[in-house]
Amino acid sequence: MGRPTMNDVARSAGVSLKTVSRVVNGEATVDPALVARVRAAVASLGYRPNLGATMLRRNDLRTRTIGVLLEDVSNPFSAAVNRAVEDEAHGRGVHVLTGSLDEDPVRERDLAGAFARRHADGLILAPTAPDQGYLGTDWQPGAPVVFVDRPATGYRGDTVLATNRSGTADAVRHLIARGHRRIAFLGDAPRIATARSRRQGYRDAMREAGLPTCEAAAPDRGAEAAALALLTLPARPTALFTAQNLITVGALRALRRLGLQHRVALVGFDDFPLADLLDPPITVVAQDPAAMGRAAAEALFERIDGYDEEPREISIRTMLIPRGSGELLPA
Amino acid sequence: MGRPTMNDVARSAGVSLKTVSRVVNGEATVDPALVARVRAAVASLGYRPNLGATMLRRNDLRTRTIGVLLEDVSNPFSAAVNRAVEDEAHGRGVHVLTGSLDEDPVRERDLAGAFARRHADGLILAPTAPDQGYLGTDWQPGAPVVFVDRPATGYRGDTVLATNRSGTADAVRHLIARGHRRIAFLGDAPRIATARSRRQGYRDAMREAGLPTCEAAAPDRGAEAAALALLTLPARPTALFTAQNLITVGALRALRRLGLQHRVALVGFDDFPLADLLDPPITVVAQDPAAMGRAAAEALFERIDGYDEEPREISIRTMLIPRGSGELLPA
DNA sequence: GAATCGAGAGACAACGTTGTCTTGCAGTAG
DNA sequence: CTACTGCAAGACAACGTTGTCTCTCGATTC
Repeated sequence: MGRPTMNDVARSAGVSLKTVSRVVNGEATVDPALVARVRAAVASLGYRPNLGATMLRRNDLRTRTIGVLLEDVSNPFSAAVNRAVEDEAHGRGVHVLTGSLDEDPVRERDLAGAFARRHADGLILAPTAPDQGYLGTDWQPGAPVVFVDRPATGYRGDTVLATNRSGTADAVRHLIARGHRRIAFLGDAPRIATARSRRQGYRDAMREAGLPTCEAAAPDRGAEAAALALLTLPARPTALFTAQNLITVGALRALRRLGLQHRVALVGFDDFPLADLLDPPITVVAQDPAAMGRAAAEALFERIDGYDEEPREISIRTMLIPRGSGELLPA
Repeated sequence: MGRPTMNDVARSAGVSLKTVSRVVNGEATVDPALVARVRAAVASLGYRPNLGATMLRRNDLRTRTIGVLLEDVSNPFSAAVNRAVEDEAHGRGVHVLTGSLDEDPVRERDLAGAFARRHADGLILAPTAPDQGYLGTDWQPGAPVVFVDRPATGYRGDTVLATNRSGTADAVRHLIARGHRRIAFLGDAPRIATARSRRQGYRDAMREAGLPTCEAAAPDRGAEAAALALLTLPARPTALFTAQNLITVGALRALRRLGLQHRVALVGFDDFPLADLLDPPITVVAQDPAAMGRAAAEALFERIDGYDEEPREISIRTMLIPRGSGELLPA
């Protein structure tokens, strides 16, 4: 036998099915004596309503579940976004299905489809695929999608982005103001939208100052090697801008390896724990992942609650935190 | 109008409801021409099966969803466990509902109940409440629960634990072998089971060597202050064992503040990124959160697949990683 | 050429719940 | 004493799907 049903409860309490339904739903028009009998039967049988059947009957009902698809929930940035979303959801009695995409477009599409089949009321997505057009068929029309960290193409929804371009440009200007002329940029593959924006910011600042650019892309887990290559160029850069936290750490290791950590300036995009305890302490362009998660969740819940205007673009300010490594002067 | 149903598809394709069902479920006994017509209608209407109705009819069906309740999904330890579980689940086509508990027993119970109502096929829980007896009523009998990181009381289930006690004892012996006599222990509140085990390990090693103990509990976010207090005692300890990663970082800051980072030895429980790039590099007892998550997920899926023996206790080995801070000699 | 067979397709009931309609019954007014 | 009101509680249908049974029709067998 499976779980007890309303019918079992009704039989056990000696009332009709419908009366049990009324009691369970807290309707006022039931004799208190019957309410007590039903309550007792519910407790003794361990009855719990079958959510599927309820949903089926009241087909307007929300599942009070949202999906969250991020790059990698074990990465501090994604983890902080995830946590902020969860807190917003929890406050509204909504639960969260999570998934990590690992830059895999297939996984993105699969998971979005799976969440749709589960009738998630909404989706927060950090796009990885080059195009989100698949949402038109795989996602449920009517349920909102909010994009976070990266813009989407091919599907319309609110978007929450950090000020990648201007934040990077400011940081590079900061280096230029300290006299650096050879400033190298080490970023993620240009396939990734944030990597492109940050590179644009770097170019903006360099062009503005009439300086030549020097860019490299760090392959997955190959940041240290890529940084080593840059730092052993004949005309070694005097400053390095690293466009993502794992890359910053890779560059850090490369600088240590070459004993250059006090001679080559370094600014990284995205803060990380203990950056202030390193030697030298690391200057970063800090994002506010918690604010991004919060903003995304708020936008999503507004949409779920019926807000229906044009898609919005929400900018979350980055902040330059000078700690030392970005204030080193050129030799 | 809501979403299209099988009936809509049937009408649109000019076949019976049941034929659509057969096509959707991939049954072989349908005329290829009809299959094509139905497929086309499904595509053009954007039909997706209603999972609730399916579940209702085939009441043996699993939801292919599990719940994961951890301390805080933005903490690196929990995040790594979460990720490992997600990977195991993804490999089996199972989705994951997550929740952070923040040491809040009420939240633990609420979320477990909510996941039960959603018919999660199983639950992975890092217990926070002093007692898990509530699972007897709030969780669904038949669906397995696996405990991770901390043992449960009042409910039976497989448990995945790190070697907290012996790992700590080994680390303290490591300090004793280097001549330390005054070794202080700074841990979480003893309410937390892992804090107790680690403290036990510390006591084991100290008693064994005939040394007096010196213990303190660090309040939430107050690790730095607690460490400062320990380090300004009249008879200052020559070595510090910190029983959790946030506490280790607090102690680190306190040592820096006092300029003692090269004079007082430090070993922390739980590794953290960049520990090797600090000055001195930090010696830690590393846990393997990914292995813990994997083991918990494997145990859970075995149970879901019908394994039904006595609850198991799975130990995941910790490993002492000497990096420098734990090898400093007493003055 | 009639009887048999089998495969494809539809009719119908059922899953557990809730909305709507109906019934039963006590209380009240005429 | 009858007719009406009002309210609690039950009967019944329906939500969208799938399991089971039945029907049709062409092919095979004797």
